[in-house]
Amino acid sequence: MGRHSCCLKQRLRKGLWSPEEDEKLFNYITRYGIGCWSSVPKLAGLQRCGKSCRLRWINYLRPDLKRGMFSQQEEDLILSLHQLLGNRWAQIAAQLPGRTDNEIKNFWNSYLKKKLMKQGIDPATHKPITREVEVTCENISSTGAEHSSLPPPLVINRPNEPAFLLTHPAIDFSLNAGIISTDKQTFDPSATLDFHQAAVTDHPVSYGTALGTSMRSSNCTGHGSIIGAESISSDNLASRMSYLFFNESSVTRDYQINNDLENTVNAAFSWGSGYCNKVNSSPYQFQQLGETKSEEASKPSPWSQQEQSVITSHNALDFGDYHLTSMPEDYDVFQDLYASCTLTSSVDRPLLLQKP
DNA sequence: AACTTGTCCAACCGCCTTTTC
DNA sequence: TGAAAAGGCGGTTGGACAAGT
Repeated sequence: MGRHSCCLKQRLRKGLWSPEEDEKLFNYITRYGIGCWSSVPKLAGLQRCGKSCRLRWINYLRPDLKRGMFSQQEEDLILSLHQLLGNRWAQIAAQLPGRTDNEIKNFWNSYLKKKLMKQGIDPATHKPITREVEVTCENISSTGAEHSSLPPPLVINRPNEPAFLLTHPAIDFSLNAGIISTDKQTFDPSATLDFHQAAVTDHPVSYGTALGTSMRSSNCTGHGSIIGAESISSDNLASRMSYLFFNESSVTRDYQINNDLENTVNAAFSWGSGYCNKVNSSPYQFQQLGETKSEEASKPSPWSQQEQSVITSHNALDFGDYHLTSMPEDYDVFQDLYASCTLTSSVDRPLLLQKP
């Protein structure tokens, strides 16, 4: 379809958003919620196309956005997820609450990619660049160690699925990232995700549990309060404006954002289906009008069930227990990724938002 | 102080998918 | 059922700023 049709109609503003535009859009969305983006500019009094408004909201004005530097845990997680998913920034962002795909993409391009290259790792494949490492499922166990300084890889095969290669041991996901597809051409990461999602429900110690544990164990003053204690790194004028604006608004405006689950009835924010759909793919629970948006939300929180034991046991992941050539049906890739990235302080408790 | 170069990141572009009529 | 509109995504760009000369 190409360019959004609304952009063609009139001469619309482009470029950086002014504080006034930000305020108009923010006021509109907080008052009326997200509906049809194409009608937002007109109704909000903006000379922008709907697409631009959507982007501005998602990438900048959304109240649950985290601001400031990426933590080490987030960095590790991005590396691991990128290894698994490639440049699927939206999917990666779905696993990092408060971060946008654009933000992660920029972070990757400006920092992580270079960091990997400095370490002699091909950012595209997450394999060492120094020597040719075309590892196949057949010869991987015999040749993998010869081609890199890494310890010999561990192969985990599932019937009818491509093999996963785990760099081992003690598997330091924070450096090596955890899982490498050995066959990029046939490996479909989404299949892994589907598999993972099933595991969230079925596996007693799912990725959702592990992550949720870390979220619960963090304090509750995070991005839910919009500002929290996080620093604003951007010098962008609009950034500063928004920062101040949100600060002020949290006190004086006619909406309220609550971090406490118990108080969500009073929250005046509404969230469009698009956003909720996106969030639904992650274990975080958002509700609208008391409506449960995910199955997990209707169940007793898995977070509370395994809490510290999960973190403790999985941080010291011992892959000696894993079979070398087969994986259990409910093996949860994300569980291990998350467990090995100590998330305990980096992820804030999710917002629970309701339409007014 | 002036200029050049490099870096970062917000925003745009264009394609694909999904939804609506 | 198909076309148009809208939403979503990843790649790319350009401007602001910092660092170097």
